[in-house]
Amino acid sequence: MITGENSSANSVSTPSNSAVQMQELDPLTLGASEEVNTSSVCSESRKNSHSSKNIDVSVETFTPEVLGLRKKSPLNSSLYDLTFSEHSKMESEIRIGDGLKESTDGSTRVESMRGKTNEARRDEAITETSGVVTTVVSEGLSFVESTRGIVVVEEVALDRIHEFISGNVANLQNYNSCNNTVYEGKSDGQKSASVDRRCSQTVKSTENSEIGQSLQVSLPNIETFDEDSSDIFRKKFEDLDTKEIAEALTYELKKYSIPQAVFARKVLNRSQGTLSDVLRKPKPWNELRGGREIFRKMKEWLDLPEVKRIPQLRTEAALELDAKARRADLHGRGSKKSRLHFTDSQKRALFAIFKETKKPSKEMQNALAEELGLECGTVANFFMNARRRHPDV
DNA sequence: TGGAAGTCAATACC
DNA sequence: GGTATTGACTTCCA
Repeated sequence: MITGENSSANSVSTPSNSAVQMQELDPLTLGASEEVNTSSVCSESRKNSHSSKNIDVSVETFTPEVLGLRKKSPLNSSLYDLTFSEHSKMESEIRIGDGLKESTDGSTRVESMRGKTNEARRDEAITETSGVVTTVVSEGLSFVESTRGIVVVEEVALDRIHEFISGNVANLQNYNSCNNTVYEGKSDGQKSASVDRRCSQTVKSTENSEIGQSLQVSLPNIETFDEDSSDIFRKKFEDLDTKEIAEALTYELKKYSIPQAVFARKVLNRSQGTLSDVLRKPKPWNELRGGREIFRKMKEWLDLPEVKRIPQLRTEAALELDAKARRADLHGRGSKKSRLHFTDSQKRALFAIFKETKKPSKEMQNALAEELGLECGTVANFFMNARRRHPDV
């Protein structure tokens, strides 16, 4: 069984100054692949990473056989078959991937995360790993997530994946044949974007109730799996934390003095007001329809390495200022559509009615419009807007 | 067709 | 100057 919490440790500095404490260090593996991700969707972990806080991670060395892992791919591939034989409930969670590369001595590294909260595990996984393909198999997480090249799979999720694949087997070409790692050499963001489409990650897991049985899950080959199907797959399991994304983005924009207007226009292709609204009042993912797109874009941007996204946006900001000046100049010559503003008495009357009834009849709206000297459409708009903006009134 | 969701854009506000 | 608010428009869906 995996025991790692009490390991004594050597300390290795990573590019972002994190200290990784290990037993039986494998310098080749560390030197080549242990980059530390300095960004995270979670604002808290983002703050931590930006502050260059050292992170201690217990790492032990195990052979694949000890872990029930059967290496399937070439040495540098992250793809393994997992067989959770008698450890179906997984007392410990195992992180595999390039972090599990075979060492020069033929052993395999596994980081034990037992005893930590799911959030802690996820934050660590996000914060510590970069430039590698990492799979986190963690009991207690209830969804499949792709964050900066990290896939979190739990048995419940595996069941769902299996169920999905069963229903879409026609789309699964080269079912068990592909072994490629698709995002080697890509940026974090690219990895994240493509993580759901990566090819043939094979995971064998034991059902909770049926020890010894294994569930084989193969994700399709990116080369042969058509885009529509991969989209369906991605969207089926997508479950973004809109609040976290909104907080993280607000933090980033402030930190780098990026105006909402610039970000909204250049990255999201939306207006400043729209961005402000969703940042302040992000709706839960499951309540969104088309509004999910904006959060996907935010996350994609957050997933980009800072060196890439910040200078690019600053350049865009300068251009935006020029464009704004030109627009203002044009508007100055044209006419701006002025906006109606309710008087205090109109507002009081409208809200008084709204308090009583959220959906007044057409007749009532007409009467109200006449009484207040407003258009019927204006009154209808008021109630429409009030229902979503003041649901608690 | 009405209502909800998504959004724009004017403008109030800090 | 940047952000928050909000009246109105568009799109989607039942």
